[in-house]
Amino acid sequence: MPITIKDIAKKAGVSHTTVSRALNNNPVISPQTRKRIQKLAQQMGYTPNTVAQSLLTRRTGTVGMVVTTIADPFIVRVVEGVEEIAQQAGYSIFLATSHNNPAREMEVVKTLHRRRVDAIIVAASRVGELYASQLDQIQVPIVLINNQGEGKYLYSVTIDDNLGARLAVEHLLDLGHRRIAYISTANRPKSSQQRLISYQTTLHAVGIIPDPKLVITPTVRGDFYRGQTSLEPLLRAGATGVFCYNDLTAIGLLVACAQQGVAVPNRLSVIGYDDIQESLYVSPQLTTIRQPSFRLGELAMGMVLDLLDDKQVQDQMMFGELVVRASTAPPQIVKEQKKEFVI
Amino acid sequence: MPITIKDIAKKAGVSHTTVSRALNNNPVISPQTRKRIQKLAQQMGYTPNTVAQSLLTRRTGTVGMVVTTIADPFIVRVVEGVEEIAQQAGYSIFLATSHNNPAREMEVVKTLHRRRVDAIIVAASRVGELYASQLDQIQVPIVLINNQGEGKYLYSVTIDDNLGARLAVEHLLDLGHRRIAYISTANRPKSSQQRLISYQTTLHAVGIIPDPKLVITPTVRGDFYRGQTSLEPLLRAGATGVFCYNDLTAIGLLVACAQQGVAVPNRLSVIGYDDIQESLYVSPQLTTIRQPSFRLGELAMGMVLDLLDDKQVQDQMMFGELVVRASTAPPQIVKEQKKEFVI
DNA sequence: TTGTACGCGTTATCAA
DNA sequence: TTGATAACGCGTACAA
Repeated sequence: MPITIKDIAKKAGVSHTTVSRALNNNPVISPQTRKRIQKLAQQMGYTPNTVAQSLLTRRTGTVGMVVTTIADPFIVRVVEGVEEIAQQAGYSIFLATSHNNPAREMEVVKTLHRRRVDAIIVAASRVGELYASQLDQIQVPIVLINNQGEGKYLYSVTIDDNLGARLAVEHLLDLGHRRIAYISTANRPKSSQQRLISYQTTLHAVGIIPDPKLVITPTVRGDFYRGQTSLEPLLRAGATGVFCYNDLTAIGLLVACAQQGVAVPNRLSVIGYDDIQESLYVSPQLTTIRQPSFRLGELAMGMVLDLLDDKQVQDQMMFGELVVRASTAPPQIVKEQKKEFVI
Repeated sequence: MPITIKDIAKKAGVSHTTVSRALNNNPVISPQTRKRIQKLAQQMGYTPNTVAQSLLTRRTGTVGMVVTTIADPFIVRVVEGVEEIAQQAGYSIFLATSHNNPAREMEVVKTLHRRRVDAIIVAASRVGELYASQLDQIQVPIVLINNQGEGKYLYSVTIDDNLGARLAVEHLLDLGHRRIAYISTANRPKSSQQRLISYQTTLHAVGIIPDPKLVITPTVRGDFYRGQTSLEPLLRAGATGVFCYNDLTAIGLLVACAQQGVAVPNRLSVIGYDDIQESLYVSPQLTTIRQPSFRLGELAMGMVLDLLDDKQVQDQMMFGELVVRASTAPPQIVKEQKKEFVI
């Protein structure tokens, strides 16, 4: 059983109030007794009980972080950003995974509410769309990452999907590609849909009518496997360049290319999304859209701190940027046709 | 301000004690009032305050998980395992990163203690070695992952480094390699040292005297970069096969090989350690030692539950296994020599 | 400068 | 079956 201030008080022959004041550096106390008490507390191995403090102050100094999974390197970076700011500010974070299961996600949010977290940060979730009404009962600020929801206690930090997708497609267009494909995901319907629209709009803008066959919607589970199984339909559709929903998908595709002997970027240009560390691990290294994921986490936690400080906050939008590496190049179809012609 | 049982009591015209009993399904209460109170609580959106409960029961239902970083996929799997069991048992976990900074690590442990977590799980850390004495003051069970420490409140779950390293080296030996290198790390001195010793022992066992030049100790930061910068010294030392401290290191090495045109596995066989997901992303796919990382986390959290249940627990040791993929093959030196001879 | 008394939300004990 | 009261550990208004 841990030491309490009463234990210290008894040993020091003072009231527990005095001990409390001494330990909190309350100015209204004699320097000598303060020293004495502090030393004693140290000796007795006293550690303040934040549980009791919380009950009194109605602040737990904790924040709940809800993610689908930490197997996604993008999310990991976000969590790291959150944790960094939280630790600096003396906050601790509860980490909870929902595995993209809405029921479990709501369960997790309830648990966090029972624990009286000061705020909740939700990354890549459906909470916003589906449960906004129920959430209003939980009068705790909720910061949504990459998910715009509406409601009194809902705030959001977002990275613009439109711009990112446009940059990706424009890059392929600039290289001379015309048969550009998009690999989508059913997992994050919102941002995938957003990127799809931007992809179509960008093509339209240069007079290309998007070919539905060039939009691949894999049905398997897992970003990596969605990429891996997309190679065949891509080739059938005659794509020379492909914009993948995220880097893991692009990497899956690269692996399939290596296994099937499809040359990247010469036969097929591949561009990802996120700029996770792993995009450096593959060969060729991946051209991608860099998302400021760590910063995103920092911003979300910063917003939480502002909210708890009763400051006004505004929903934030951030922007990605193009990172050109080795997986994209001008299409080589002309050359190949020449060769065939010679033969 | 959240609803309390007193609020409910007032509205129901009963004492808060009755409300408490009704909500806890205490048998000594009339079924009707119980129903009535429960319905009322539901309507008013009551959520029990675990903070207050904790103060009384001296149990918070929380566990602190300390890791160096979640950028390491191996650690991520461990965390997932812990979280899975924790969630099932109704426990929440505080996640805290130390970034391999001992001071920060102790700070984090102190914070967790202040929050009165029921137990602490520490992965890949130095806590055990350096601070065992101070830790004794914190009378909270601490489960160490992959780190054997001593002390009254210290327990451990470990994966045997000896066996894993032996399997790796024996695999290369079986393929016919004789110039086998090891890439170590200063980051996890204990297990790296353990694997080094096992590497040497295994070589000795077949009559090979380990060549110090074949032990690479990169000085750069980051597993990936340690691998990437090791290619040159490896080639200088005349290695035909190399055992890497972990998969990230091996992947860094593979990337360097791809960039420098060193054929894997023909010119150089590479074997990693961990079997993280990323070992499937690279080309050639990585031969490695699979560590049961998820299971490791499950076991650690299971041990915590047993400890809190006042059950006897024993330190556990798990074992890895060899996973053969495409990055290892028999050495091709003979062929090359032949070629030179012919020329 | 120090101490007494109260309350934070909940459960447990005892009495009614 | 229900209620009044105390207690968990701490901070604070008020009194001394």
